[in-house]
Amino acid sequence: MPSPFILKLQHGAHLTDADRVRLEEVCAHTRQVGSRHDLIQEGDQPDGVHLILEGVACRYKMLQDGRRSIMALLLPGDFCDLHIAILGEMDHGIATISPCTVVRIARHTVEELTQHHAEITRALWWATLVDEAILREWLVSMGQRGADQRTAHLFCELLVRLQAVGLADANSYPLWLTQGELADVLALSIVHMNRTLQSLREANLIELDRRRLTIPDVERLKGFAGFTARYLHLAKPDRSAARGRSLNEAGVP
Amino acid sequence: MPSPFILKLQHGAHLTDADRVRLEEVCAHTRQVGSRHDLIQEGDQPDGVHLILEGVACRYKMLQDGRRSIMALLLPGDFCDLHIAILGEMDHGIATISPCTVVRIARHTVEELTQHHAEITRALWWATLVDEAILREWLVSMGQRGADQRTAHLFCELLVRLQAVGLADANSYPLWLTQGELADVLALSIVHMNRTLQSLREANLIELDRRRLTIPDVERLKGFAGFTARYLHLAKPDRSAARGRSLNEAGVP
DNA sequence: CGCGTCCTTGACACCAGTCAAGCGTTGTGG
DNA sequence: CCACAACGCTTGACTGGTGTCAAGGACGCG
Repeated sequence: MPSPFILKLQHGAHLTDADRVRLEEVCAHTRQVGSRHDLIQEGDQPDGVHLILEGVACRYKMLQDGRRSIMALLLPGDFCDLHIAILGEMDHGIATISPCTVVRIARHTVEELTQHHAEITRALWWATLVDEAILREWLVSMGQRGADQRTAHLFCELLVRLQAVGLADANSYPLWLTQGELADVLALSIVHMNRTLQSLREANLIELDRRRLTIPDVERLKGFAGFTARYLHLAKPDRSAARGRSLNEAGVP
Repeated sequence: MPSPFILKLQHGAHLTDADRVRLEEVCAHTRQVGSRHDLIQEGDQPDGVHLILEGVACRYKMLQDGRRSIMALLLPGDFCDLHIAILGEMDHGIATISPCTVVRIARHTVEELTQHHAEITRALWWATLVDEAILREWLVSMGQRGADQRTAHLFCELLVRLQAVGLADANSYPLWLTQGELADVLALSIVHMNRTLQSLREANLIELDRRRLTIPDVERLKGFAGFTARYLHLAKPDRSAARGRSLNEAGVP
């Protein structure tokens, strides 16, 4: 069974067998991290890139008053800090939620990948751009949808993203977040998060039992949430126009 | 006086004189667009890249019920769609707010830039990553700050971003948005946007007169908003570790 | 057993949305 | 030149979604 990392990147680029082999090599030396540990803290200037292979992590910022805002959920196959070599220092932290398997890829390895593997470079670009698209959709969600729709929307997104890496079946997946963490993601109070989940359960839109989320009727939940998967850009781009490009061209914005 | 575009990129990379000349060339053929016009619509697959040279534009999504969510404000020097060649099609639209001067840069020109100008490539990477950082901060703002703090935070951000391209003085700048547009940015109703502006005025945190925003005490407004400019990454990264890199390496994540 | 963590419930307060109405300025056509 | 419409701004009254405070229950773990 291929790594979720490769499964994910294949949604954004047409990897060759050689690309896949190279990526498997890169992910050879893994590391286990327990749940609720910082991988990177705000202000750090890490050298190299972290990649989640198993488990769930999050990007977060702490506010003056001690509240925590979670701005992204990192699933298997997601990069933590692909940008840091350019920006200089982290403007947010990254912490595990569940126990995680993590790879650290040295900077020179990333450079080698992007120099010699055009399609991998394209895939990395694609991954950051999808992260940005998710951020935009979360922003819309936060501003325009009420607590129940926002929650439903997140559950739809997680279903699709986990399916893309082979970690969800047709209508259910493991949900590692506590209600407190969900509240930090969705910017709700814990109390209201609890009530919102109850109301979704009562409406028979979701079932949530021992850390597993089941969606009895996926289309109904999507309809309720106003969810469309377009922003996840999981359909492979048409590459007919890209035939015969040189290496570097494929990595261009 | 140098173009705001070059002023902006210099915050993220060390451009040479040759880089600057090349960028000026690229921006030679401008186009005027009136206020409140679409530059790109959701679903478009534009070839090439749009760049704002003068004026203000925005990224937006329309919702089913007709509401509009503005997810980004594009100021002079900002790119509209640096990503589109990778993602395939736009998941949001871009519209002008004020009258704008816009450049369209052909795809092959971008490719030429990134192939032969390492520092420009780095600057383009930097620009997209800062866009992403702004998005994260807006997400925090949307979730955690009330209407008045959120508004104040936006005004602080605009001050710093406009100063970075030479378009704001020490404590004031032209604010082209109507209250209705501000409401779409901040996810408030028009009525509440109006009341929020009044309360900021009454607290003497801002003055707003004929499309010009003046901030009597910048530090006080920043304090009120919980604003720190760190996420804008305007300090140039330390490049001592990057000496002697080959062309492509500088463009690597 | 006792403690911590997570989940749950009720009462109450408040921020922000909605509805409705009116004002001022600008621009346009008769 | 005036009438009128369009647009942006402003105000008041009411509603409702969400936060806060407080308390308690269920479960796991040392």
